[in-house]
Amino acid sequence: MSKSQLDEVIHSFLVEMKRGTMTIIVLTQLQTKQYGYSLLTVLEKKKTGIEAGTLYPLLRRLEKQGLLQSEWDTSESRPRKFYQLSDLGKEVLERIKKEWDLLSNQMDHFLGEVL
Amino acid sequence: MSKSQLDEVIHSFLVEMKRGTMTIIVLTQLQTKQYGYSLLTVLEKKKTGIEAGTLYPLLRRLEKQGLLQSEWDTSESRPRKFYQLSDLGKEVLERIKKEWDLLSNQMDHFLGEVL
DNA sequence: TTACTATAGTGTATGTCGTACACTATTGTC
DNA sequence: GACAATAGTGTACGACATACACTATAGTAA
Repeated sequence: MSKSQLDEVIHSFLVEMKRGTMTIIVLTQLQTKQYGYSLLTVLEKKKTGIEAGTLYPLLRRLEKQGLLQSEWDTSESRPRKFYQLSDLGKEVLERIKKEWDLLSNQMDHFLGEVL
Repeated sequence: MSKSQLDEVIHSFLVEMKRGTMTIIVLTQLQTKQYGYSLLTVLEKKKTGIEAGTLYPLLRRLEKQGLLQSEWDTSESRPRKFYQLSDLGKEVLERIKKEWDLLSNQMDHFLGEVL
């Protein structure tokens, strides 16, 4: 089979894996207050592969779900929207950490069977 | 905030996390030949939470993608559809194992920052 | 013999979220 | 003045797990 078919399947797999993990990553980074563009550069440096077109809608979605709260800072020359975990967001992050550990152990169990 | 709101968010998160991980699990289990209903009971015992309505379409989708191959066994009283990894499937599983390790390490890094 | 469960599978609409753009605005730098 | 960097909004699309409906029949118990 072709190399590109393999790469295509792997790429699709990675896209699907990001569903869920993107939320985890963003929640961990917003335990302390941070604005969108700053978070974007941090996540780019950490090689998450996230783009602006993905991050900003995700921030808004998480805020809509009540996990984040935001406030505008217009004191600088450029207005910036700062985000931070809400109380619900903090609880969700605690639970997600536990769920991730369970899932990760399960995946390690299954992948331990790979010949 | 309500307990059920927290549970709802966690549930949604787990659903998203299954995208991707379900494929991994099924591929690991079909390194050796197995039929659908048997695989279903194995995965139920291993607490993956997968249902028949999810597994059978996934098996067909993976076969369509060329990762699995199947053959009918009609020698028993009941016809059974056996599945097994294709050559592409084996390569994909090797690559996915590596990608999972990278992703898992990255998640552990981020979750290590949880206060 | 009948009724029910277990065994085995097919088909499909829906909701969710990352992707991939288009778009806007303006500050800062050369 | 032109361009890049800084900062953000809006939205259509594709992929996949979910959640059913549906089919068929062998095996078991009464």
